[in-house]
Amino acid sequence: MSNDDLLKQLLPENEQSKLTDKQRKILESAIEVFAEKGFAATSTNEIAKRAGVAEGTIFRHYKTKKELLAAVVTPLLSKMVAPFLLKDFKRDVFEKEYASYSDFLRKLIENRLKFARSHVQLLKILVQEIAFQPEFKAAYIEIFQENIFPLFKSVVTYFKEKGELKDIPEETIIRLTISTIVSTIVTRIIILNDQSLDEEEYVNETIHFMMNGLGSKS
Amino acid sequence: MSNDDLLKQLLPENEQSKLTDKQRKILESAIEVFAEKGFAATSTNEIAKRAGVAEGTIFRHYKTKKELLAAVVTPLLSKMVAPFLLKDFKRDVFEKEYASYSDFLRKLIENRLKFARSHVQLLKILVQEIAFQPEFKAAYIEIFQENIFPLFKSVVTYFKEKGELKDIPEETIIRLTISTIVSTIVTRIIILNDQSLDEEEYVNETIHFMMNGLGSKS
Amino acid sequence: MSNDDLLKQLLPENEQSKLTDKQRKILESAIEVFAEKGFAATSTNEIAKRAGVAEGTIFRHYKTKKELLAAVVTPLLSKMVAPFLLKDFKRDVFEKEYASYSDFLRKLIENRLKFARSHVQLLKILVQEIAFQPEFKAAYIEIFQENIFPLFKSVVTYFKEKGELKDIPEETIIRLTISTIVSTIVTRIIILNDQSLDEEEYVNETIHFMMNGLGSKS
Amino acid sequence: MSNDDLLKQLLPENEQSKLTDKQRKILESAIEVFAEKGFAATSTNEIAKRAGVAEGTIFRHYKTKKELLAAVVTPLLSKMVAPFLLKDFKRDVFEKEYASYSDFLRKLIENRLKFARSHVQLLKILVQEIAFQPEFKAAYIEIFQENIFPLFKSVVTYFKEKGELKDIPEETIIRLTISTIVSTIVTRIIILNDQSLDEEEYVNETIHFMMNGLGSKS
DNA sequence: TATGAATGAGTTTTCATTCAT
DNA sequence: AATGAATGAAAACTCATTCAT
Repeated sequence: MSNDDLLKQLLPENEQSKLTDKQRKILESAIEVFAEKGFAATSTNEIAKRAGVAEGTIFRHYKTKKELLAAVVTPLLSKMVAPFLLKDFKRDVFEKEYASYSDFLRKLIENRLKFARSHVQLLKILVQEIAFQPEFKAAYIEIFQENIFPLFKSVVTYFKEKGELKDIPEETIIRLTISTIVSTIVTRIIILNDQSLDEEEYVNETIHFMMNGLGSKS
Repeated sequence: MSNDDLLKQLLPENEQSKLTDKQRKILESAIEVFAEKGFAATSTNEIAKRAGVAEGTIFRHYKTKKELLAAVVTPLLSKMVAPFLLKDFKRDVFEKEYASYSDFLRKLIENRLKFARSHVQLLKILVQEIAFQPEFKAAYIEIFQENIFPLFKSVVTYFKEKGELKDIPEETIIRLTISTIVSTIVTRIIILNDQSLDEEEYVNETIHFMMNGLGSKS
Repeated sequence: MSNDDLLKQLLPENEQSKLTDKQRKILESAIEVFAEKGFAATSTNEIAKRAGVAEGTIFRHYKTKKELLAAVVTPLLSKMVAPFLLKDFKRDVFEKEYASYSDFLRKLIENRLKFARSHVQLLKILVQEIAFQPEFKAAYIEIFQENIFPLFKSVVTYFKEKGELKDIPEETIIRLTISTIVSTIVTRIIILNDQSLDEEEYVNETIHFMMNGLGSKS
Repeated sequence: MSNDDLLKQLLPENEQSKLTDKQRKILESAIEVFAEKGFAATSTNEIAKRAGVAEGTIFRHYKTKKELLAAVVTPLLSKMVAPFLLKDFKRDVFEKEYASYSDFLRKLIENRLKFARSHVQLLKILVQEIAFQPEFKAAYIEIFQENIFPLFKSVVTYFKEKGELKDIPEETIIRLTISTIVSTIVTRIIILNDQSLDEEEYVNETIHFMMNGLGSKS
């Protein structure tokens, strides 16, 4: 998918390429251990060992342990918004790439599922730390409010006007859509260990549920 | 609701009453600080201070910090199942107290919302630690599989046979129901800070969504 | 042997009889644990538990942990001298009960072996603590110099005059006798676990060695 | 004596030389304080202070206090066997350097006395801890059984065949020889504080006793 | 007399961080 | 840039001792 290439463009190439081997190893190890034990329970000593690096080396690159955490988590935040910022995204929606809301949902779920899958560890860290580090929570909320919500809103308005969605407040639709997608992804990846039935069917079930609910009568 | 009185009966009175004042203070403070900073980032020293107790006193009652965590979290696990174990629960379901699945959902959401509200801190701690302490995860899964799932299944089967629910596999219905309820509660309590619109309407929206989805066409 | 009855007379009856059940249990447990782990590595808590007594109770009877140690070890010191103080002892030696030095050695070794056997734990504690608590060392030396050495000297002088012993300084004879006896007992009880060959033969070997050495020539 | 130079060769030069200044200071201080107060009664804080080092530094090098104890005591164990492993030792015995058993005894006692004198502290620690730490006891027994006993046996057999020793079981001869030597050394160094009469005479007395006993008649 | 909860000083141990090399 | 020895402050935990009951 071309999304991914575009996604890469969004990331500061320079930051990525500047990384020495050791630095990369440090980041990788940090991600691993933070995800395994949580930030507070992780010792810089263990990160160093796993990275095959002297403990001092970590502090050459990151002044404090917390700065290392930030270095690990921050890029994720931009990656999370990335697809919504793509010029293609809006065009796709409005220029009929997505013929319907359920079509839109399908693309969204698939994309986010893929994203979640390839960043489980980072997401685990992020979610854990959002609970305790107010800065992270703030950053996260800002990103949502400034980037994702408005776009979402225009999409919902669009399909509501097309008569595809019930006449419910947009905020409610967005809330239910997002919370369902999130819980769908969490359930699949964390609780079901990404196994259970075939992904396409799993996604279909969810979309059908979102559009038509569980009730049998019209 | 009488559920709550019965709920109390389930808890080991003796354990509760045996607690000395200091012990109770220790538990309370531990809950507070664990919820604020997370288990690993909390020092026993801080708990002691907040409880107005010598640090040694904590270790008289709980051999290790982790044991204190367990003492804080374990009772919650039993409280979580409690309502499902009540004899009343089943009777209510099958003896028409719940005339419909949406009726059942309403009771369930209200009850769990109330429960979550009065145990936010504990739930926060539990969720955090489930991510890192395998024992907790195991206990949680067991409780779900042995107590909650079977009951849920019989309810779903009952209403499916009554023709109120779509002809979808029971597991799928349960998954969607539970994940929607959980995300509804999490959204309301954690993200919306329990404010936003009036609770009854919030619940209605959710139930309507679960039964009929977001789509406009029949 | 009548020695034992006399021995009891030497001990302050009052002290023994005044002991309540709990006190006796405390002393017994203290002996056990001190012998197992050493004084410094033993916690009063463990003693209390093993004695089936509250920790406070120990301090009712012994102001400090060290006082408890003293209460455990001091009686042993008097028991150690006891046989040498018996009026019988001297009489036995000089009025032909002990016809020869080797006869005397036999009685002495047998008696001390028996004594050591029934007080292994206490002796272990005593020896350990003599190494670190100067008071104990002092007490031990005093007991030796004032009670045991003089008596020993008169015995050695007696048999030397009778021509049974080589013409070596008495101090040397005493040193060699005592150190051989001590090492004989230690070897048997601690190193050989009181097993190996039959005790009588073991003692005979030792006595023969003390009298005649290892050399083959006259 | 060339024994000592050879002895040094046996010790892992590398281990010794790898030690930083601080590490050496830590070991030295540990030895001092352990010997003074006993392992359990020694605090790492005191060791650190005496070594002029931060307490954390100790734990950089030795994961636990017990590991420090091992680091202090283990090298001693190999030093104890060292002389018996020297090629020279056997040759000396059998190629007439030791013309007689008493000659052999003299060399042995002198060597061990010297050894004990230069390692009193370490030996004190070792003996104390053998009483409480089963691992140490096991290591000690193994060293004795595998290295010292067999060599001793061949020496005794050799002199027994030459008719210099009584016809007593070898085990008995070894036991009496070793226990006499040990108690001789302990008496001299610990009890007599290495003073009393001139060492040569002291050793002579002991050897004469071992060969000929205390009895006057042939 | 006995209890056992409570204490606080002390102990072992951990850990982020610094710094000379 | 990288190392790794060293630090010292703080963490978890221990323990002899006290005291209200």
